[in-house]
Amino acid sequence: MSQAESSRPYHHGDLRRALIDAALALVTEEQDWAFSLREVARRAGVSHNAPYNHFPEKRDLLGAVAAAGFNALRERLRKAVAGTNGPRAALLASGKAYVRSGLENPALYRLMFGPALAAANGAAEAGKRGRAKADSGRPTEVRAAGAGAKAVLEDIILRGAQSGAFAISARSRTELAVAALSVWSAVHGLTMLVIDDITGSDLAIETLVSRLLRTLLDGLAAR
Amino acid sequence: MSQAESSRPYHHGDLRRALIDAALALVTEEQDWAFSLREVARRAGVSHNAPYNHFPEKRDLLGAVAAAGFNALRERLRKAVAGTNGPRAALLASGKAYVRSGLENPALYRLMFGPALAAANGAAEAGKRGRAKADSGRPTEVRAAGAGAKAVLEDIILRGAQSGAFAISARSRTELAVAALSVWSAVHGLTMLVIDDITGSDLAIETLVSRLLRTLLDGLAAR
DNA sequence: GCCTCTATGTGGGCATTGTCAACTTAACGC
DNA sequence: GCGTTAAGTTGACAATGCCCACATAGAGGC
Repeated sequence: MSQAESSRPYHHGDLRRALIDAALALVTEEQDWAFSLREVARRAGVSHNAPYNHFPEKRDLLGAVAAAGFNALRERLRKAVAGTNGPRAALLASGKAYVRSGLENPALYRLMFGPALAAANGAAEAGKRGRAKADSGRPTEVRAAGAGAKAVLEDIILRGAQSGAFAISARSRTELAVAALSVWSAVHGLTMLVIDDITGSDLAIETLVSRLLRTLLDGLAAR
Repeated sequence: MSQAESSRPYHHGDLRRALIDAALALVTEEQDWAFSLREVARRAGVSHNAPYNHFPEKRDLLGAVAAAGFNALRERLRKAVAGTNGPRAALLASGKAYVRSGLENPALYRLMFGPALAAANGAAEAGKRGRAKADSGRPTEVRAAGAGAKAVLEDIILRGAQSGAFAISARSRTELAVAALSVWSAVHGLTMLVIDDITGSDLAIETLVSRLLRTLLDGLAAR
């Protein structure tokens, strides 16, 4: 918006951001990230090669979009948790917000977790040097953003363990990690299946998350 | 192998199968399905356009590969279940087999669930006529194969409900469906997270599945 | 005020891709 | 035999990702 004179300046001002926005818009519209980098450049009103000044490869642009997606998710989870009291309610609220978030923009959600970001490192090249098991080729930017979102969930688990709502030792890192991972897996998996539309269920998604999480919570308490 | 004379016949014999095999091999080797259709044709020893006699689009070839993947998964689940007694043990065994299966060929697993198959229907075109919610554009072949694999799990749930091992009414379709979906979501989600290597846990995958499923089972029993 | 440096954007080019069209080959029914 | 037709072939086209050499402009030393 700013400085958008008809005499567009040679230098864009904040092309990097503009490219990320354009790419996000494309992902959202087309529900796919198969669009061309050139198309993104067109949208941003620059030449087909300008993006290469900011992103070495198309994958890096997608990575930036994914990271933005994780940050947005984190904020939504935070807001959902804010209005609740008690870890159990917090978990249910965040679970619903999580799934809803994924359903609102399936392609973005898939991109965040997808392999499109890891392709170069994780695939053919990995053959030569034995697949790196530690980082699996996902850009650190994305990993960090993902961890940020995950942290919201881990915090709930921790509080639940401390308050005794969940039958987990708050001092066992492993127990906490396994519990958080379990919950995340369940919600993540449900989101994916619903996105793929292969649940075979016509119940409202909110109902499904609730039931799933409640079962899981009961299991945690039953320990 | 059969009939592979030096005088290669004009007609391949079973090109369709050969193409699927080649594509599957490529997915496995490169851990990605970004390879070109032409590359597949080269592997099968035919011209770059021969595949179009069997698959209208690249997506259709990938669909066939995905369907094959689901069928293989179903067989593995069946075998895993066969050696167990009791629904609880069956569920744990199949869960482990499921995750192991996914980890053995992450790219194939992702392809099976991925959006690569739905792209044309589910994306831009959906804008015109209001997204079809019923089939979401996944080829019926893939959907059917997926349902076959899912059926193994549903069968376990049903038996568990009937035997009273799970506190579910065996006569409530909804209850059964929700339970099956819950278990599937959990295992599917865990598989995905492990594939993406973003679990943040260094526990053995078998341990993680066991813990996750046990928690879920306890939750089902606690009803 | 000038001059150079460097980040940023432009245009052209190349190998490769997915898909279309027109032609060729061989197998099978009659 | 002979035509119909499925299955494979070559050739073409626009588009893509990424490379190169060049153009532009703002910043900083002097």
